[in-house]
Amino acid sequence: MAGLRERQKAKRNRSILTAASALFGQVGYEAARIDAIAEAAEVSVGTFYNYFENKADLLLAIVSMEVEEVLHQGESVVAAPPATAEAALFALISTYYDHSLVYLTKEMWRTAMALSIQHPETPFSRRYFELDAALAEQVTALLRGLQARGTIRRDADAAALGEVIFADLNAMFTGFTMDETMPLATLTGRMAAHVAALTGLLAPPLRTV
Amino acid sequence: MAGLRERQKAKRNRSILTAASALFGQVGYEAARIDAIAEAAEVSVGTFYNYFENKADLLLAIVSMEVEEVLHQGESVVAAPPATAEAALFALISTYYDHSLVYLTKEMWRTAMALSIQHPETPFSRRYFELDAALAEQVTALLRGLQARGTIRRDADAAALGEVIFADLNAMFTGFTMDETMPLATLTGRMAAHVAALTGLLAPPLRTV
DNA sequence: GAAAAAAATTGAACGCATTCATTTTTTCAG
DNA sequence: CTGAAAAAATGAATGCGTTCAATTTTTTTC
Repeated sequence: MAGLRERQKAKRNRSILTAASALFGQVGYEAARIDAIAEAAEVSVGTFYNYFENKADLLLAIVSMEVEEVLHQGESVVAAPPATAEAALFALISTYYDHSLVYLTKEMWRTAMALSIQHPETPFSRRYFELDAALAEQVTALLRGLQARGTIRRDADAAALGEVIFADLNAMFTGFTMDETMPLATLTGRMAAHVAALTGLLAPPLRTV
Repeated sequence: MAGLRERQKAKRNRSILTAASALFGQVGYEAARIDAIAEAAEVSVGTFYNYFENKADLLLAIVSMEVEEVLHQGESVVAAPPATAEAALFALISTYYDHSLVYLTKEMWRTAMALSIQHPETPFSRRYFELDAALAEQVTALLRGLQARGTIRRDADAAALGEVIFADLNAMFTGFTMDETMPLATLTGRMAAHVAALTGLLAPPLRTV
């Protein structure tokens, strides 16, 4: 029968998350007041806090959804990467970037990044960096695949380079979220330049190692 | 005569900054209450806000001091870099890392990074990224110097790689500040691994280009 | 050196996230 | 179906950064 209680709880959870998501989109995360979210979701402020630990918890729910989808899409790229190292890295990173504004605004991303850094002992931060690590792992997996097929030099440290590349794409993405006027194309263009610089170094020696 | 007003203002400014710095060190940035800082500095809360725009402004003053000193030390490394690319990069980055906890705690760094990301239109953020850019520029300058002297391949894109390396050392530093138990040696060790991976790619071709 | 003007100080008041004691609703035992 | 127990909902209270109107101190003017 799934109990009245269970059903109501699920409905309210959804209701709050929907209301919050809408408000974040309309007025921004910081400007969205808890009592406004509660009101839109037709619950009291106290009840809101029965469903979510705090305001950040709402954001985490949305970020998780976003990154999980992007990880899923990234898998396809890793499974069948384009011919050149440059194209392969570009494809994977573009996948990340292109998906980034589906559920979140730049301000929401900034807030998520800030919170994850500021309070490392928090479930928010743990989950955020878990997702980050999964993305970095995906970059490393791509590099390994390229090595296996001889597209890049086999003597390169794929794990270290995967981390380096992820740190870089992450930093560029941070820069993107910090400039409300920057279009996605600019981000992609900058990323392409860095990818070119790196893949230029990753070409295998002429006589295969 | 330097006017009574001027002198008092300077004294109070120092007094507040000293009190804040001490409290941040003792109880942490977040736990330090504005009224406690004001009390320790023997001013009212209202007066505090005549001297500093907000709590973050205090942090910015301390961060600026820190980074300016580190930039100064970095100059020496860039002016006379060690013999190998690996040693040179390691020396520069170690300089940054080794100085990092002189004025700031890990928590203060985290807060500074978080604030700089979260509120990009803020003087805090602008100044913080100005300092960041100066550090990245120093890495690029080092790479250029190494290229000029033939230590690393001349066909590498020094500007792009400087940014990549800075993004990476920054990400590793962020990780360091997020783990209260991580000693500096661990950070340095990880950085060494990444530097080795990168300089492995940067060796000039055997017949000079 | 007194009065007017300018600058700085002050603490009470405000906004907003979060907590908590109380009340209401739902479930369960008999 | 009833009453006790468990769970959830509620909104008033709290804590803390920041603002602001009123007061005090310093400087300037004559």
